[in-house]
Amino acid sequence: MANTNTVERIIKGMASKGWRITEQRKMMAALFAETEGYLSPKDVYEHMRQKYPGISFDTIYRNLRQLSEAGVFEQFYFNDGLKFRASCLTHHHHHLICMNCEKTVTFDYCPMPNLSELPGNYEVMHHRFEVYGYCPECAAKRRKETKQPT
Amino acid sequence: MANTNTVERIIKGMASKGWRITEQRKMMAALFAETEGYLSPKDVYEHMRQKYPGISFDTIYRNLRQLSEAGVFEQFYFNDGLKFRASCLTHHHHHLICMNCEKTVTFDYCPMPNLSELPGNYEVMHHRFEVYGYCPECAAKRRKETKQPT
DNA sequence: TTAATAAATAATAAAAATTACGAATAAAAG
DNA sequence: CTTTTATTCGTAATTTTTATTATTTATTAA
Repeated sequence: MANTNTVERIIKGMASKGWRITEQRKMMAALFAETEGYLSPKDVYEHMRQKYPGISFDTIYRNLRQLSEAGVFEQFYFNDGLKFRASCLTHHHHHLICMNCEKTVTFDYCPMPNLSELPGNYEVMHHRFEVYGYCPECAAKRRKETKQPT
Repeated sequence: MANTNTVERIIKGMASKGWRITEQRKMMAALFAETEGYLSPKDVYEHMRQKYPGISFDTIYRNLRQLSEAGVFEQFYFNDGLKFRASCLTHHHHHLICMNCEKTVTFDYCPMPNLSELPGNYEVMHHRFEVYGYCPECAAKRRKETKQPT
């Protein structure tokens, strides 16, 4: 499912910041473009290492950080740590995430318009709304496991 | 502002799981009870070390993890890493968090009742809704800084 | 097309965060 | 008080992240 548009979007995002388009960055863009879910720094490292056996952690972390700061990638923290995914810039939406396999679907409902008055007079910058549950496959698996315990 | 009720609530939470109430756990409960904001594992370690100079990381991490799993503490990830706070179990609510000082105020609005139909037929378990911004103090500080750049 | 340049990477090393484990300790139950 | 065993200590190993310097390479322009 290599999504050429996404690759190009990521690379354009990098170029628009005046960044150099290196082979490593191209490969990273392609990896995230073809990945539905989330990738940890280690996942990225393991993948990149196939083509660039001596790739440095520095390269991985620097690019993940810079691309996140630039809004091209999004950072999430799961229970097992930091992960990244290509951010969908098409339109604002939120995520419904499987707690087992991390498979994610998006939905358009955003609670912010309904938030008329917040306490504390904060200068609101952004928000985070995520719903967690089990996808049909993992929910079925879970039911089986609890019915037949070892 | 040591909140005795909160200390007791945390300790009861531990006892109800059949856990032993050790001196270290009592001190940890007291620390979280008197802390408004968030504590990193290191914060906890530094504090506990004052009374128990030889305290082990194992003790810190194990208790933080177990207390979070039991719902007594809540886990959050900020940009500077994993942090914990005593979870407010009084009633369901969400948080408005200062991106600079982490000062947090709560509000009661919950978007879930309005979420009529979600895609993917997930078995919804829980959700997370947080609003990020700057508290009045930090917002003012930021405006000053941007007006007079070095 | 090639040379100049500055950014990005490799190849470490160091630092920080987290987890692991046997021996010692102490909370809880009888 | 004694026993039982969960918990902690003391230490080390592992994992994750950041830092540093020499080298490489993408880009610009001559």
